[in-house]
Amino acid sequence: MLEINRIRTEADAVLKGLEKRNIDAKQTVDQILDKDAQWRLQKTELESIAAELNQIAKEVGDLFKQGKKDEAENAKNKTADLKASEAGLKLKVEELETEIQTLLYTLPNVPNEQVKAGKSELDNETVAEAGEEPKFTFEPLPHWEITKKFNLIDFELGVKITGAGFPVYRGKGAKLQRALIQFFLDEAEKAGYEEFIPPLVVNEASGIGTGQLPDKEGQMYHCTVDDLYLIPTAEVPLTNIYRDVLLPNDQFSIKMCGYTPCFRREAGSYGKDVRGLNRLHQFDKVEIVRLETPENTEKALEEMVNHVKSLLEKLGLQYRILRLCGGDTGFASSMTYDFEVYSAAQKKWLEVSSVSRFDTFQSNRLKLRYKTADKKTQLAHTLNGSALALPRIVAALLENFQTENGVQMPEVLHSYLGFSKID
RNA sequence: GGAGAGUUGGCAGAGUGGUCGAUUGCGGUAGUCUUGAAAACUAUUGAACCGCGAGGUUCCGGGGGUUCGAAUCCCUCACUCUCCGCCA
Repeated sequence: MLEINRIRTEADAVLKGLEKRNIDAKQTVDQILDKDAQWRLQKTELESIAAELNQIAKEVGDLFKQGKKDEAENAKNKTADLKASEAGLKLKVEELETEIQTLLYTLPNVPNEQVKAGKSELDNETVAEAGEEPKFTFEPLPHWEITKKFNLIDFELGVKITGAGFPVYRGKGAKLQRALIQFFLDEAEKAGYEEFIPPLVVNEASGIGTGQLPDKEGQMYHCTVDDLYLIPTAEVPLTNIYRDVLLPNDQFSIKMCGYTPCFRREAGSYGKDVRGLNRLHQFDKVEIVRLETPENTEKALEEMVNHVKSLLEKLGLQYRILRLCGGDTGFASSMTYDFEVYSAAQKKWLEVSSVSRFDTFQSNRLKLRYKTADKKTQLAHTLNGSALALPRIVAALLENFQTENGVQMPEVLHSYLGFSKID
């Protein structure tokens, strides 16, 4: 959620920024400003009435103590009218507050100045590209055939047990999952991230904190009996560790990582790129999350990008990095880098990581603040990224490193796997 | 699932109708002392909002009520803990 103060003081800049998302927010912003002006007016009036009532209450107390009963009764009578208008004003003020908040919820984050305007993924900028496209002397198989051939993942069995999008990993397929998770966690730890194993279900307040609720309810599985949600990413529990926290300024940077399964309903995306591992309802991911002071956010983002880069390089995968254009940048993000690996058999790029800075957009909702050196309270910045999401990495590994009689595993994984080749 | 206790500032923990945004301790900050540090001592130290400011308002788990006045009384909801039962 954008800070109301930002809209008050730099409405034009906000509007201009949102234009890069192809959004004309003029009407919304004007409404917010209008309601905010009313709110301040009514609020001031309400407060002065409250002050008056407090004053009278004090007088009555004093009068009673002095035994002046009649005067006290007189003073009491004065409150009736004031209380009536107080109640009316209170209603109005509360109404305005919810209206303003509802409007604020509809505004996405303002893109960073480096972000280019654009409508869709077609306008994203490729900022880096590395690795080589694998060459084959035979027709490479798509990963869903490789997993079947070597009995690595059983999609049909998942359908039986649960439903589509819940694969069953087995044998070397299961070991590969475990090896990748362990490898990613070890790398994150080396980079200074503290590991967490958070709960996989969260309450409503946490969902609101990171912005999944109230809008994007359709994305999460909801356990209605207990009113809890299955996490769509470790970002939710990890970032919420710091919900309602006021940090001293010497605790930065805060770097957290965690492996969790992620659950996504993917409502409305049926039929699109759902083959094999491309889109699942449950998948594994190692996430990195950072809390930063505003001065350090840019550097932190760069470090995270380099971290993800190094993972892909160690795995030997061809990849490219995109800076998303305004229209393709997520609602809460002010700048996002997507990492894609090339799938040799599907002949397309697969997104394997998304690294974003949110500035104060999340912390505003989370009430995640810190004390500056001169003891002012300020909202902290949050960032997060996948490092990495497993399914498409597995897909790319299987497809790109396949040989005529098996799949060669990258060397960094050998010690984790206990084998070097799937055959 | 049954019974009971609790929720107060960064933390611990007092407060049962007005002088309470709240005693006290710890922690934090500044100072005195010290070659330096520790200890001791002294002072200071919650947050949000409105206002140029003076100042004002709100907040003692959430919501509602009683009252001139609520941390304190009443209703309601949520959560936490303890004991018993069941289970890993």
